[in-house]
Amino acid sequence: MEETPARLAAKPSWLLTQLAVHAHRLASDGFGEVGARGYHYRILAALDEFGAASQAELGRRGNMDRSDVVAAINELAERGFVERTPDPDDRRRNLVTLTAAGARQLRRMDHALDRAQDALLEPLQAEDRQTLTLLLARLLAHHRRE
Amino acid sequence: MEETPARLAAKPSWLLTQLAVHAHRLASDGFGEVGARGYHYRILAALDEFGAASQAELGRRGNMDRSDVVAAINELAERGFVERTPDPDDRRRNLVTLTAAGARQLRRMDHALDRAQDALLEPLQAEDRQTLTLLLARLLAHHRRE
DNA sequence: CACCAACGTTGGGAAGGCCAACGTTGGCGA
DNA sequence: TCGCCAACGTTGGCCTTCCCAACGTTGGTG
Repeated sequence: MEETPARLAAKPSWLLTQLAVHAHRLASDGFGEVGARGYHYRILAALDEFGAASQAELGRRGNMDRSDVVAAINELAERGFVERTPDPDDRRRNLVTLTAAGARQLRRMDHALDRAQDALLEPLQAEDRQTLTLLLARLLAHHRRE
Repeated sequence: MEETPARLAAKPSWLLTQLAVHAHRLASDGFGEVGARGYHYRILAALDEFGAASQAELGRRGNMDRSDVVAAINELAERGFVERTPDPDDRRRNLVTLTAAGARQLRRMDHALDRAQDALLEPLQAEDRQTLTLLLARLLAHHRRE
């Protein structure tokens, strides 16, 4: 493998985006084994933790565009992992509900994702993992609040 | 902004990929101001640091697929930032050369990228920035060597 | 009642990353 | 020397994530 230009190798944004490629592949390989992708996990996880919700709310929780939520819910509903019904209290909304099959799928995805984390952080000791997670969380929090 | 599911918020792969979105936007906004995108920077930087090279070599240095290098070189050549000539020593290859205009463009992109780094790391002190960069570099090195 | 905001939906596009196929050219072992 | 395989550039395509604009419907508010 030829050497990477120093200009790149030193930039946090380069390290971050390149490493994100690996992280994303590890995660989505795992998801692929159960026929799912990232957006599905974000939705199922939100439903499991906060209960039935509108598509808009799911989008805000998982940082997804409304239009992408539509497509993901279509896929999840087609396989019986969620149910989409009109919200009787607000006819603009759909109420999305997690089914038992969806909860099982979520558990499968959880396991796949846990394995991905291990593979991702493999070279780091527990303390370094903690440090990294903390720093990333601080930065992400800052950028999410504008 | 609604709360993110704890399952997600705690996962390094989530922090990483989400933060990478911000990093990517900061960088590509800066690049956009000079009418460029990420692939262009990788190529110009490699040419500047290592001199004229074949497209395949540029791809390996910047972690790009051969086919994507073709497109990027087309765009760069069209604007006079690089020159593409057949390599007399190996007629399978093209020799890609940085022009003076290309070097100037690279400098512009460097400045834009530096500003992006500052914005990205804004909430961190120098020491934390160093720590983060080191940890990311260790992980990336590990995953690039298989 | 008028107006604006939120919602779901459709359609689209950009960027990065990847793969398969093809013809050309180099290098190497038989 | 010949035959084969590897590397190269190119074309064309696909997927994912992310994002935007527009539309009609519905809720809330002044």
